[in-house]
Amino acid sequence: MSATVQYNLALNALGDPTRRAIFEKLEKGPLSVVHIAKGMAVSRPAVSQHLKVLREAKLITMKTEGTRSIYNIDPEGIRIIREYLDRFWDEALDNFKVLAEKQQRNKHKK
Amino acid sequence: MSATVQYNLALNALGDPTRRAIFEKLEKGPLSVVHIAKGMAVSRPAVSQHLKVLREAKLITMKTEGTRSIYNIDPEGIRIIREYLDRFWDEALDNFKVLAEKQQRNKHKK
DNA sequence: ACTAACCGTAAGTTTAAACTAACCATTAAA
DNA sequence: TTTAATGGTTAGTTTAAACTTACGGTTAGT
Repeated sequence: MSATVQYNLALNALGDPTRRAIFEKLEKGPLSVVHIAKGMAVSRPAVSQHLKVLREAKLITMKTEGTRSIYNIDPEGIRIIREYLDRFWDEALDNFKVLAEKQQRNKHKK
Repeated sequence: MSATVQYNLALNALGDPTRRAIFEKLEKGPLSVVHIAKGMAVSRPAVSQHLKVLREAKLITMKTEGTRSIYNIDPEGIRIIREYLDRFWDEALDNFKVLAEKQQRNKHKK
């Protein structure tokens, strides 16, 4: 699996609102599948499918306890997205500065 | 527009591979629409539609120069996603530590 | 051994959104 | 004042993926 695939998986995974809802449910700590599915708009199998996508993107981890599957936030996926965004951060800040300077010059003209 | 909508727009925008390709084309600096569309797999109108989504998500800015529309990376959208990810960062690192400690204990048992 | 709880997967359907084609508006150049 | 270049939007189609239903496999308890 090449390095560029990593952030594609992660950003694709968090691009879906249902998957974000699942991800956010794990914000306070680990949960089983039934726990995650409880109160959600979609069925439990749908949740399972989303969990798989999130897991492949390294945004969550899974461990089994008896018959339960316990899911948890994985820092790796978060790190991957952060790293991707950092690629654009310098350029974006630079753009912002140039724009700010232009606006300054326009103020002086008035 | 409520605050929670912000990161939904941004993550949804970067969730699409074609939009990421556009976003990445702007990494090196501002470009016009024809420039962005050149060499891409989809038509120019498709690019225009994607640019609109990226703009509404504050991931890019737009200015006009004559008949050209010049697009550029916007730091605000990046900041919004970073802020969202930070919500999970502490929890995720905590999980990671607990797991690492467990693995340490298992090593000692051997 | 039987039953119940938990969860993953496969098959098939539904739906949201990505896409193209066509059109129109604006600006610059000839 | 044509002509060309640029790009936004609309309508309609296509397609990818989200979803449900049904099923089977595993583990814990009785």
